[in-house]
Amino acid sequence: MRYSKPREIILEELKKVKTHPRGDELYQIVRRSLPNISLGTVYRNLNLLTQQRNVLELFAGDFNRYDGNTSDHSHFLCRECRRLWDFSMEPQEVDEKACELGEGFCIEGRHTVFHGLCPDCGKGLKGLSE
Amino acid sequence: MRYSKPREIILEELKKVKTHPRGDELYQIVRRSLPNISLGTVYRNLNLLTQQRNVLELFAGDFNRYDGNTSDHSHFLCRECRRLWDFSMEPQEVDEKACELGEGFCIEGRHTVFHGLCPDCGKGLKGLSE
DNA sequence: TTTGATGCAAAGTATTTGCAATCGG
DNA sequence: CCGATTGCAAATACTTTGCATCAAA
Repeated sequence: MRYSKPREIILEELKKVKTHPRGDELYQIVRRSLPNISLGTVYRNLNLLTQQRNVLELFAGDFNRYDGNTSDHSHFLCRECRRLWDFSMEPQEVDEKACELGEGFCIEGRHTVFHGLCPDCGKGLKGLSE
Repeated sequence: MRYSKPREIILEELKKVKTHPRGDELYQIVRRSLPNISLGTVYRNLNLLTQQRNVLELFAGDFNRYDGNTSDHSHFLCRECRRLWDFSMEPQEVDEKACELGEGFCIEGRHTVFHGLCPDCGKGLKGLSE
């Protein structure tokens, strides 16, 4: 992958923001330092960076969102304001039936998605570590 | 909520399919028994049924998908074919670093999204069970 | 020089919405 | 009868893509 200024800035800005922006939102942010950048470039790079595992593609809320923090962590989606929060609580620590009013978060449920390769697509991998 | 034939069929068909269709996919399915139904009706009802917690709105893969099975379970998203599988494994049972080749699923990671009300939107709920 | 990356604009895909007509209670 | 729900079509909203140009190695 060849170096490019737009890509550098895209990654830099994504790592800076604490929200989990969609592609078009990140585009607005990046535009402040790179006014001529195009929306397509942001999306193309976000896809590339996701493949390289330099960013995390999140599926929560209505649209794809991206997270510059690739370390293992959970998220919390508010059904009212649709904000997506970083959430350090481990899945096994939480009784999802409980309203965690003490913490301020009222947890109504959770949804875990594992990802990787399914039996069909993983064929030929047997015995390999990747 | 008033009774409606389209809504009854939408819920019935969603509970029947084992895939986790997007709104437009479910529309194609429902059309077989209700040829004049419109796409907007399907989406409107899916939103309603989600609010009533009669169906589950999943955020995995590229788009919203719906699941007629509201019991607690996980999913597995294949990065290659993008199929979304039902997955009975509990989050705490899985070491996400391991390629579970024995099972046929190569698990590369997982992502948990909690949902409910955030501290801002949950104000006034203190002490209430709902 | 070669080829990956970009900007721009148009196309694509999924979902929502406005409105008059219809149907349930 | 009233108001929720519908079908239809147009509008939205987010994302991808084609292509000529530009720039990294």
